[in-house]
Amino acid sequence: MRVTKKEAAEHRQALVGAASKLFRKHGIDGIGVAEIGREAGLTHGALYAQFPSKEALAAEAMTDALDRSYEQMIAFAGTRRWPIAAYLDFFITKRHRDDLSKGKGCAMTASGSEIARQGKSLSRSFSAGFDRLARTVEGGLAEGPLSSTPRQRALTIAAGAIGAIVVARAVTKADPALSDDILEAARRVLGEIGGE
Amino acid sequence: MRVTKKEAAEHRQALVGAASKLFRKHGIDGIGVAEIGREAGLTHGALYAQFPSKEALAAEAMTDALDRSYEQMIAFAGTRRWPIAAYLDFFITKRHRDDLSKGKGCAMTASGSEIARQGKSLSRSFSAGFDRLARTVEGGLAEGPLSSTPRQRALTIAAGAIGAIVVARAVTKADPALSDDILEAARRVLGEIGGE
DNA sequence: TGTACATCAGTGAACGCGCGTTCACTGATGTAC
DNA sequence: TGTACATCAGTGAACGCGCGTTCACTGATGTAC
Repeated sequence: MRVTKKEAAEHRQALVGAASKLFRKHGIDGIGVAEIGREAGLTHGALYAQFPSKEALAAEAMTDALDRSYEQMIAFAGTRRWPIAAYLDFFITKRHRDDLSKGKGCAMTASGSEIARQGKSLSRSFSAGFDRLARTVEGGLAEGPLSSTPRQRALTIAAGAIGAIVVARAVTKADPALSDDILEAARRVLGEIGGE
Repeated sequence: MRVTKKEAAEHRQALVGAASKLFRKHGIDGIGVAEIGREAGLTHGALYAQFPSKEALAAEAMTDALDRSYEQMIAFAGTRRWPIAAYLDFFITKRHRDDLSKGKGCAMTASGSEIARQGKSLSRSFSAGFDRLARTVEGGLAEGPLSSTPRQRALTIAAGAIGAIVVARAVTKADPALSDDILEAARRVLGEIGGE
């Protein structure tokens, strides 16, 4: 049964939204196309009318998720005086660490080590999101105590913040106190790198 | 056909070694028990004579892989004057980034974002390895330009180094120059944090 | 040292299940006249 | 505006396949005497 173009576009967005949530929650290899279709209120067959493959959907879902997260971060930073402090206060939190089970939060932290084993399209989505984050951080840097270049400091802050969330999530079941310490440490030290 | 205790112990080590390699190469969810048994020269049934579940094998494989990597790092650092520089020179390299496809390198970088979705036993293996790494880094710190505590700096260096490898691997297919820049930046900036 | 037998590591078939993708079909939409 | 029909988003069954785990069985090992 054919649907209107408007409905088809809405269905596409529903699929992207469902994928975006479920990939973050369960990992890309950890969730199937049937479940994604169901979450979007469709069948898995509909997915293949909109996307050539699961990987293509995953790439679009990652781009979409990173766009939304970025807008949220920028909106949050708009209310604050020091951009680097704002970015870190937005990103490095217990809330962000614990959001994984809800399928929310930064898609780079949710799927980081999986992307290396996926195709080029996912690497492209990830790279675009990371590059944008690093440039934004660089634009907000203040003078600091380090002699490395602003770009080097920005790349390290971005990669370090992602690493802190990934590691904090990995240790939290076995050692919650260590997990909290990692977040607190990264928030503080990456802030110092940023000239806070 | 029953085998000698010595053979059984060798088979167990073969399973751990095969799992350690294949989990790093394909991810924990990305490889099956049949393939692990085959790589070890056994059948998948033998695996269940030695381990109660795939997760139990994964936890032991992660502990084993982290023990070996740690020993390698300490041996490498023994040949060098400044411990922090040695740790970073050992860890943050293009070689380490590219070792993933061979099933070598640090298991924390290979499976980072997967561990959050696995059981407590894997979190325990990861936590033990990370805690040991952070303590070793802390023991090698020199005075630096930052006012954060040694433990905070050590936790950030350890999490930042893992994040740098994870992110460098994720972007390398789409943007190899960015991937190289990330490694170079993290090597430099984390060294500065360590008082290099 | 020799014999009898319980132990148990390892085999390989089978379990039920979910995977990503394909495909014949449906039927309302969108278009050409 | 009304009619005829081509288009195509979506359905749901089917494809072959691999998943983790179980289990009856094998047969050499290790042990008790």
